[in-house]
Amino acid sequence: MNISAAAQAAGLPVKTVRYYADIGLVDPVDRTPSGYRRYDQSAVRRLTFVRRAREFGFPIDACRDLLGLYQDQNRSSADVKRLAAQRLEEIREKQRELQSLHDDLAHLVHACSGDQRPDCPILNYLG
Amino acid sequence: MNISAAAQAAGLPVKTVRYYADIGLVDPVDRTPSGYRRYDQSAVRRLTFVRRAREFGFPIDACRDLLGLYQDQNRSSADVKRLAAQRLEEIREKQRELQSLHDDLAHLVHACSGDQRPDCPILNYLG
DNA sequence: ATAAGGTTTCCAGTAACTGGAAAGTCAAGG
DNA sequence: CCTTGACTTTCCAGTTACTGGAAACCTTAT
Repeated sequence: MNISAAAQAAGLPVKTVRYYADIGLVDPVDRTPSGYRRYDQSAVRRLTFVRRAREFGFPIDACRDLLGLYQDQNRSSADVKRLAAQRLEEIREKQRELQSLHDDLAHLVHACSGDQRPDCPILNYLG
Repeated sequence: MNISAAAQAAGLPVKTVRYYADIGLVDPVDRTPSGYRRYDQSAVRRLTFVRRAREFGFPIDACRDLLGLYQDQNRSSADVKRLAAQRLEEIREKQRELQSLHDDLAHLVHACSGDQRPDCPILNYLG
């Protein structure tokens, strides 16, 4: 599997996949004799995981930690649980915030969708 | 209300609030005679809105558009609805992705929380 | 009046890409 | 076999959205 197939499968730009290889975040499984990076399903799963984590604001180093959970054979259960639980709480907070953003926008759509009256309730609320 | 009170109320760093003023995204209502930026509740609401939108990956220009919905007196209902509905769909997609990320992590927590066996099912899944 | 802390502008640095150039590689058609 | 077009490589520069730090000014509380 060449880089563009892997990138497509993971939903990332080719450039980004190459960048992740450069910084050692998600390495290709190996190289072809001519130097092309080769990826497999496992690498694609890691790339997909990183994409999702990045989209929700986890920095690269946090992604590295999370991937490390999968790959470190010598990890302690306590460490794993603490790190993952902490990230889970962050995700729940993000879900709550995303819901607020959703509600704000839905309110806007509802309140402004009919006419051009200058006394739009949203304008009163926000402006 | 000085900049740090506004920043705190909106959940943003002072630096960022100043940056948003610099690029004309959220202006202070005015300045004190000595040049201090002054903010009010309305500005804080806009800052909060921007913070949430930014946290979920909307670029600055999209935030500008969204704020424009509130402030443009000459907007057309159709434009408002189209733009907001499009963003709403993006938010729903983000919610789905966030749920996937959450489930992945929860799975990890559940599967890896007890022991150090080398045949952790998550390692099989992702490694 | 002076010290502590908040604010200003300006400028440099960072994180995480992103675009583009120059050159090597591969697969298909002639 | 040769070429053409798409894909890949490395390298380096540029971008977005901050973020940190310096130097100087302002405010408030002792």
